[in-house]
Amino acid sequence: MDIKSRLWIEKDGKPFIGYGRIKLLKEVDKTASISAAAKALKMSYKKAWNLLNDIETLATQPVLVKNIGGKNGGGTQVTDYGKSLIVQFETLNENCINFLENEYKKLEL
Amino acid sequence: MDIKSRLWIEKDGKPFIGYGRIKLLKEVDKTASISAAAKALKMSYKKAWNLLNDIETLATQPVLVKNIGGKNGGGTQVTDYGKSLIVQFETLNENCINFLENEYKKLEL
DNA sequence: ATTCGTTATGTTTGATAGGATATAACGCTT
DNA sequence: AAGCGTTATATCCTATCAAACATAACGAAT
Repeated sequence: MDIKSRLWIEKDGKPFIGYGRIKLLKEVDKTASISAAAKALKMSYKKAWNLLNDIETLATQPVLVKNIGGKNGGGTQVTDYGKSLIVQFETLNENCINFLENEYKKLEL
Repeated sequence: MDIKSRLWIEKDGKPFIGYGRIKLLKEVDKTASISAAAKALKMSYKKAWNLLNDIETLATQPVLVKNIGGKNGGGTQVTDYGKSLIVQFETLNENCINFLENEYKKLEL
């Protein structure tokens, strides 16, 4: 028996960032490529693109810098703002898990 | 922009109780009927029955007392243990929401 | 000019969860 | 004995979401 949680942040009732999207954003930051990130996470390029596009359209600041064509076909960089989203969400998530783990001990199930 | 969360408790990697199941359990307690609860929550009887069945098979103590036939065709009562699951989960959930609401204020998104 | 790997986007196919439907057993009420 | 509304369960159908496939634009390198 263990406790699980998922948290996310919405904007206008639509999901902005959550567990999956941050994981993807992290992988893009690591690989500097949407297609490589998608492959690493075993999701289709299209799905990855859609998720990232959703983030970008809801964000008030640029999250990604994309290049089409050129050396190695192009690539994608995560902006400082995008990186701050990653860090903030991850610490929030960890804090939540710790909180719940502690609360969970008090229960009798 | 607001923060959302979903939490649930697993047993053997399978979902035991969570937001939807507790909501259903509450409605069964209120109506003393699986079919009435399903109708109130606009879900099919089958889905409701399956969810409740999942809870029961994972629980170590009885959660429901069911009667087939008889006055009004039968009905279902939630045991004291079942009620304790409801109360414990709901307070846990509320505590989590409060915690997150507070943490959320600290973020810059 | 051609090739290459990327971003970008539309269309078609497929899987699967849920809804709808059907049927039976049960026991109180009439 | 018949009827009613419940629990219980199997089967079929469908709506939705994701995967798969296809195609184009782009720009550096060769």
